Amino acid sequence: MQKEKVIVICGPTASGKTALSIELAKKIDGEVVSCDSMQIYKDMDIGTAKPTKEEMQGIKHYLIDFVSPDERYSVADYKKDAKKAIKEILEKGKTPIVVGGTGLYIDSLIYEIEYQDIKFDETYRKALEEQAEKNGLDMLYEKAKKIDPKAIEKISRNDKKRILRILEIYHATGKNKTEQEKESRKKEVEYDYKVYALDWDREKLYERINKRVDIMIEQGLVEEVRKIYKKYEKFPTAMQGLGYKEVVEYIEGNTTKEEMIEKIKQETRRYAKRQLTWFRKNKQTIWLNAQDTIQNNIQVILEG
RNA sequence: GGCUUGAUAGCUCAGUUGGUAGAGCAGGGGACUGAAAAUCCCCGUGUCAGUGGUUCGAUUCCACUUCAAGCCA
Repeated sequence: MQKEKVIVICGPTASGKTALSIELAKKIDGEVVSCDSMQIYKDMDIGTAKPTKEEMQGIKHYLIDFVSPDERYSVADYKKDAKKAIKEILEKGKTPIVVGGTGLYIDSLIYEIEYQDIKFDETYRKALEEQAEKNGLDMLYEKAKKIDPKAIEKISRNDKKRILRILEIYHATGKNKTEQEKESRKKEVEYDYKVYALDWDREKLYERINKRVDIMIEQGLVEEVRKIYKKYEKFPTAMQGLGYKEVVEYIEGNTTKEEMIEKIKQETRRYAKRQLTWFRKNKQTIWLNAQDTIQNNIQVILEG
C-alpha cells in the first residue's frame, strides 16, 4: 500500500512559512500542523509571531496555543501530538501540512523517531545540576563517558545539557544513549513526507528579522511578557523563547530598551543561521526560493 | 587661518624599541534524539589613510597631502 503524503514546510524564522502554508492549504484543501516549540504556548503570541485568526483565513491549525507556559513540553510530546493530528487530518480526507522551524521536532516525524514512555525526573536533574555546580562538570563528563563512551565522543566537555542527558537516559531506562537511539529508529516511517525549505538571501532575511522585531515591540511585546510573568509562577521551557528572556532583563532593569531590542535582533539572526544549518543536513529537502512569488512556490510543491 | 591629537579587520580599539599585525564585538561554518527560539564546537590578510624621503628593509621614523576630533584666533 502506498504511503499517504504529508507536506512539510520548514525554513528559518521570518522566512514566510505562515503565508505560504495558508495559501497552499487553501489550494489543496489542507490543514496545518504547526511545528514550532514556542507557538505551542498560550499567552505567548507577539513574541512567537503566532499566526492570527485573520491570517489563518479559516484554515484549521493544530498544535498552536494549547500548552500552558508553566508546563513542561518536549519532542516526545510533540511527536505524539503531531502524529495524532496528522492522522485526524488524513481521516477527513484532507492533506496535512506540517509547518515550522523547529528542526528537532520535524526530524522526530520524518525519521519516525520513537520515544519510550518515561516521565521527566525533576529531582534527578536537580541533583545533577547541583553536582555540576559543586564538583564541576568534568566529573559528570567522566561519569557519562563510562556509561556511553561512543556517544560522548561527539559531545563537548562544556555541553552540560547533553552530558546530563546521557546520565538521565541511563538513570531512567538503564540503557545508554547509543542503545536507546538505535532502538528509537527501528520503526518504518509511516507517511511519505515531502520536505520543502524556504531560502532567502542572507542579507534580506536579516532585514526581515530586524523589521519583525521592531514590529513586535510596537505591538507590545514588553506588555505581553509582563502579563505572563504575573499570571504564571514557573516556566520550565517557555522562557527560553527568543524575545522573552531579553525582555525580562529589560524589565528587571539590567539593560536599556535599545540594548534589549538589539539583543533580540542579534539572537534571532543567530537562531536563523542555526536553523539553516539544520535544514541543510537533510539531503531530500527541496529548497524554495522565498523571494519568488507564493504562487510559483505552490506550483513547485504541486509538481513534487 | 594656527596648534594639538588621531587615521590599523564590517565596528571599537591593541600593537610592532623598524623585520608587513591581534583582541573584543559583528559576521561565517558546523554539531544536534525527552530543555531545541535551547545547548555546544570551529573560523581573523587587512593597499596598517595617500604620496614621497631616510633605510638592506617602513604599518612603525621624517616631510607633505587628505580626512576627522579638539583647542586657540
